[in-house]
Formats: sequence, C-alpha cells, structure tokens
Amino acid sequence: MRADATRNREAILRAAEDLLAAHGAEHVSLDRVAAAAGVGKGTVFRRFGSRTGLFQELLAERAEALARAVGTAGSPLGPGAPPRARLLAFLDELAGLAERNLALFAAHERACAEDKYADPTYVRWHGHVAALVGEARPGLDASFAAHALLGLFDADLVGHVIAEGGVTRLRSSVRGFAEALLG
Amino acid sequence: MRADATRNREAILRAAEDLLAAHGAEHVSLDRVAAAAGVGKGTVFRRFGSRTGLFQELLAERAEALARAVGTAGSPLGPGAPPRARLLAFLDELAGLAERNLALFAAHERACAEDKYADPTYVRWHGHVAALVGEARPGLDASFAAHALLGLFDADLVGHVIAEGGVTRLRSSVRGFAEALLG
DNA sequence: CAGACAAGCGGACCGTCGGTCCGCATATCC
DNA sequence: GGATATGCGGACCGACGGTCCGCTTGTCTG
Repeated sequence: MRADATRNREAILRAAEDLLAAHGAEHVSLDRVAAAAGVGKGTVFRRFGSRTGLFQELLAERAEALARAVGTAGSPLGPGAPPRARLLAFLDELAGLAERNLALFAAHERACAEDKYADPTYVRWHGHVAALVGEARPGLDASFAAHALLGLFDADLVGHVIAEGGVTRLRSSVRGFAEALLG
Repeated sequence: MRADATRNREAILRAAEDLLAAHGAEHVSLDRVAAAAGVGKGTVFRRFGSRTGLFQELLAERAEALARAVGTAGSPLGPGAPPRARLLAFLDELAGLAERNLALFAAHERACAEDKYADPTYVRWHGHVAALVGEARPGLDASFAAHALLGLFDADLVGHVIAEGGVTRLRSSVRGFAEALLG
C-alpha cells in the first residue's frame, strides 16, 4: 500500500469517528465522511469496499484491546479463569465498550443489518460466548443463548438503559440477567 | 373514510403481504407496493404516513389474534394462569408468529429501526412480558429482561435458527432459554 | 536524477429509495 | 343533479450507497 493510501485510510477512520461522536449514527453518510476526511468518495470505497466494511473495520479497531485481553491468561477474561466468571467479565467489558462507542454500535448495526452474522467481530464474540455458555450451563442451546446475550448490546437497548441509569445500570442489568440465566 | 379509500387501504395491505411473501423483506419498496396494489404512491403515504406506519399496521393486524388470546381468561395465555406458564406460553406463541411472518418481522424491524420502542405492538408485548417477568422472577430488571426476551425474535436470529432446525428448534431453544432465565 | 509504470485519487454520475405536492377525479350528501 | 370535500396519482425532490474513468502522484529502476 502506498504511503498516501495509508494516510488516507487513517484519515477516513478518524473522520468517521468524529462524525459519529458529533452527530448521531444516523447522519453519517459516506459523502460526509469523505468530505470530512478531505478525500474523494471513491477513496472511501476503494479502501473499505462499502459502508458495511467501514464500520466493521472501525468496530474491529475498537474491539481489539478486548480481543487481546480475552486471549491472554491472567485476567478474569483470559483462558484459565472459570467459565462462568469469564463470561460475566466478558459481558461486563462489552457493556463498557458499548457505552463508550454507542454511536458506533448503532451505525455498525445498521450497516450490517443484512447478514449481521457475517461480521468478523460479531462472529468472534459469538464463538467465545457460545463456548463459555456451553461450559457454564450445559443443556442450553449455547449458540442461541450466545446470540441472545449479544443481543443485550443492541444499540437501541443500550441507549435506552443508559439514558435511565447510566453505565452502572447497564452493567448491573446485564450481570443480573446473565447470572439468572446461568443459574 | 370514503368507500374507495377503505378498498385501497385493504389492497395496499394485501399487496404488501404478497410482496413480502414473494420476494424477501429487502425488496419491498413502497413504489412496488403501490404498483402491486394498483394505486398511486401518494395513496400509500396518505393511508399509512410512512413505510414505518405501513409495517406497523401490518404487524398489528397479524398480532391481533394473539392480543385477544392474551386478554381472555381460560387459556394458558390469559389472565389467571400462573405467570411463569403464562410467559412461556406467550413466548411460544411469539415463536410461531415470528416463523409464520418472518419476512414481515424483518421488514418491520428495518422500518422501525429508529425508535423501535415507539411501535405500539412492541410496547404492548414489552409491557406484558415485563409484568410477567416481574412476577415470575422478582429481583431481575424486568424491563430489561423483557427487551432481551423480545430480542429473541429478531428476524435474523429467527431465520438463522429456523434454517437449521425449523420451528421446532426455535420453540425449544426459546423455551429452554426462558426456563433457564426464570430458574 | 529522469523516466516509466503502477497505484491511487476524486468527483461526476447513476439508480433507488422514502417522502412531498398539487391539479384532477369522484364518492357522498342534500 | 349539483356542490363540496375527500381522495387520488404520479411527477418531482433530495439523499444515499455505489460505480467509473481520466488524471495525478508515489515509487521503483537504471
């Protein structure tokens, strides 16, 4: 990749972030992103393929730290921890991530509406959660339960809960729900 | 309302149904609906206000029988039945409804993406489920849990589960999930 | 440093969509 | 049968995601 291409790529990602933060997820069109990045529209599409691709990449970037934490032993998130605690810790992290990136979650959701199960980040999360559910609560349809648990971070729901009680409420509601489910 | 207006209204609803059944939820634009109904586009908007309104109305129509069943005593769905059984029965009905109207659920979801909590049918379902959860499992955030349980009928998830194991799998996964949650 | 070539760029352009508007038609009522 | 409001249709609009192609510019070679 040419140096200017790398620079533009970064500029586009940062512009998308800024627009998401400034206006809602609804008002971030690719024309706007391109303009804000000081770049032609074609460049956005060449780099990211589509609106979907852009937001997938952005989410992947924001989810990277979590993915690393999940992979490294030592924390309650990492391998070695008991499945139930590991799952609860993961969901708690996800709650934080969703709160900090609410607009991005919303935009990502909209963009991936067709075939959300094709999103790499979602797939990774789902695999992780399903595996832990399978260990922590055998007998359940683990894949189904994992989709349901990830559904807790639907942007509308998160926004609604946060509007009423902030992240604290979200975290405790999620935890309460998961604990009830896991028995 | 004038007689022709009533007729057109019905024609539009039926045309929307047919198109949903024939092509996926994705390919049902209001132009198409209008054309299929043998009606001008303006008429669709005068009757239903917006795409959202049309699909809300269609869903309300399909959900009417369920609403009636919930309101009348005698069945496991109706008042008087023990909350836990009542909730499980309601979710089971919802699974059937979702399966029979998958395309409609998908279209409705898309159309109500902004502010899904404003949809009258969703609000009614949520109130019902939250009340039952509150009775059957005190201590949970009932409103949150109700949103989560209704999230089980996300069109993508339903479609995914049904593709693998039909309605049977959906029903049993939903039931298993709800039973685990309620303890 | 020069020249050649690929890689990248930008923005005009396209089809589609949800939604609006207004001049015309027609059901309804007296 | 005439008056009136209710309803109708479809041309029109702005915004959007996505494409395309002629021009530019970074990079690599000698």
